[in-house]
Amino acid sequence: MARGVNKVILIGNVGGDPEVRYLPNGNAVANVTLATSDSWKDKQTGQQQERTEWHRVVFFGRIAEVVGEYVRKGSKMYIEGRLQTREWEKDGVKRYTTEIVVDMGGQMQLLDGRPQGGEQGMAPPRPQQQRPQQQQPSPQPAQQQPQSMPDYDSFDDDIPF
Amino acid sequence: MARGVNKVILIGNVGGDPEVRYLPNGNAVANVTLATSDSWKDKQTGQQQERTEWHRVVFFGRIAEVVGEYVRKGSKMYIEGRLQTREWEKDGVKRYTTEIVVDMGGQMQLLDGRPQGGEQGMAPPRPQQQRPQQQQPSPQPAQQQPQSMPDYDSFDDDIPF
Amino acid sequence: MARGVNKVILIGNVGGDPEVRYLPNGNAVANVTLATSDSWKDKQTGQQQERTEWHRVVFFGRIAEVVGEYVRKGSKMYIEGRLQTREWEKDGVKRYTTEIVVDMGGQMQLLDGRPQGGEQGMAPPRPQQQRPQQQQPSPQPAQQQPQSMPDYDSFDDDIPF
Amino acid sequence: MARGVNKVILIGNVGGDPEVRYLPNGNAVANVTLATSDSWKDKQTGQQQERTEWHRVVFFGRIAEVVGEYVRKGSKMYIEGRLQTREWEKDGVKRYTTEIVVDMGGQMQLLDGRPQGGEQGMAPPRPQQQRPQQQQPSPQPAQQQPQSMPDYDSFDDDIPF
DNA sequence: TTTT
DNA sequence: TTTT
Repeated sequence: MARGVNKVILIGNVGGDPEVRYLPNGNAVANVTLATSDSWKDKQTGQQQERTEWHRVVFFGRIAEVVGEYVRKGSKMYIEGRLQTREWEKDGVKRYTTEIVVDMGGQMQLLDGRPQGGEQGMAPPRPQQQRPQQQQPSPQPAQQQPQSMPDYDSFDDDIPF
Repeated sequence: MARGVNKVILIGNVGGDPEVRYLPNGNAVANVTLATSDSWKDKQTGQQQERTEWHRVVFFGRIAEVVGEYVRKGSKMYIEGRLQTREWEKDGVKRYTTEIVVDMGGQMQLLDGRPQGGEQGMAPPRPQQQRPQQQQPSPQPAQQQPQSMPDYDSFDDDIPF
Repeated sequence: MARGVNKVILIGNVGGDPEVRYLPNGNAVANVTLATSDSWKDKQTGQQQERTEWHRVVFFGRIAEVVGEYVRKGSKMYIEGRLQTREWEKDGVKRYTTEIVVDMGGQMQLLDGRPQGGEQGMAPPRPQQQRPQQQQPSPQPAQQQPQSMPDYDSFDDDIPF
Repeated sequence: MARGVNKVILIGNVGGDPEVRYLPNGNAVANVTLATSDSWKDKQTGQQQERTEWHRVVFFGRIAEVVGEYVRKGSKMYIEGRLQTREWEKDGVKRYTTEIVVDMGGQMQLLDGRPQGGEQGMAPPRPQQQRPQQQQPSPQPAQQQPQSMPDYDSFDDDIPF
């Protein structure tokens, strides 16, 4: 249940190959930056303007694995998620990073009809990344785990915002 | 025109009375923080969990004036806008703040059936804030101005994220 | 998984008390009509115009039960669902009705701060409607059932559209 | 202004080349059917299921002209619009058709990276359809006209729903 | 009637 | 850092 609505819908292009990691509980996490572009004609100068906005998107669970397999730098994608701001510290200074979280409650769609290197249709999946060993002996299946975690390091600290 | 989609939809409660300012071109800007809450049952402990997310919302133009007049601390509102991250500096360190921009292309709805102090229906408007004098002699009507500006100080620098 | 996106977001007022029924498998179904209103100034005549749009919304599963308990005529609600058109026949003539389906993949939020008859906050739940007997002996729990069914009679045949 | 929210977001494939017409006031209208598909695994039988939903989308104004020029049968597109049900009569019987209206307040994005017959990028525009003569002498530019009309014949009467 |  |  929710008291409130927190929904983000984006269509854009991926800035780099996704980084996929596995949490100690076996859940996959994938990070991606997504660019959305707006262009408009300035009313004063009449000049065409463009602004690109970069978004940090974090995928969890099964959807993160799909991202790791099929999404590449340049991919066009639709995502539906929710806004989440997390706090982190650097040199004793608090910083805040806002991300779009896409987990079981969200959605992801690849919109590339014909990917860069492919013939027709979707790109062949990339070789599955190795899951960490310590996850294997875990008695609980990964799917039963919580699909998202409020606090974790989704990006290196030296990445802006 | 846009190449891409950048859409945010929120329903939540306002954290404080809005701050309304006027840009040199006469355009109004209103800032508000909006709280959305999620609650869920933790699968491991079975405990009810709650997380509140705070969002920074910036309104421009006519919609900012409506916000200044009718929105108050505690108001429940629907907004539709777009994500925008701006860069600012403090003590020589770059910081980034992500906001939801609501301008002519977005939407705002007050969802309070009966506001705190009111009888029935919408609250009476607050006294109109004084527009700056320098805007009057401007030859171009404010409505003709661009409805949003990428870079400006929408919040004081010492406010987190 | 989905190839495509089919999403409807509405905020409006409920036209009548919801009708709740139970499918043979024990799943609840609730029907509601929801009114959304637009008003605009006609560019030719300068006159203020208003148009109310009525939507047929069908809820399934747990969310249908919540609707049956808390939603009443006049309630303001937010819903997120998907469009679905079903075919039915009358006097040998095929007709089509488009509805917004809200099930596990959708969302519903009551936006009434203070309902008509209540004191403060949400209305007290209405007495739970009796579930059909034949559902009891069913060996599969209702929650395991599919949350929505493509074809069923969600409204009487003589209701328009 | 609006009291309520009425929003539809679709991503799907176009069922046929768009039909573009011009209203007496010079405004363009384009009709398109859009297919969205869902697939899921049936919980009882374990079988993969698929359901395609067909949507009637009506574009008005400048966006209708873009549709007429660039959209073709099979095109993948994103649209944002609003639900509207109109009444029509056949053999003295009232019928209702629900459409998604996309006008100035909505959005359209072509998602075909590389269209069927093309080399790279967007398809070359189709030859502009002839505007009716009676629109030429009109002193008001088409863009000044109302962007949508509640009642009109957007499809032939013998098309279902 | 589309698409994978 | 993407894309057109």
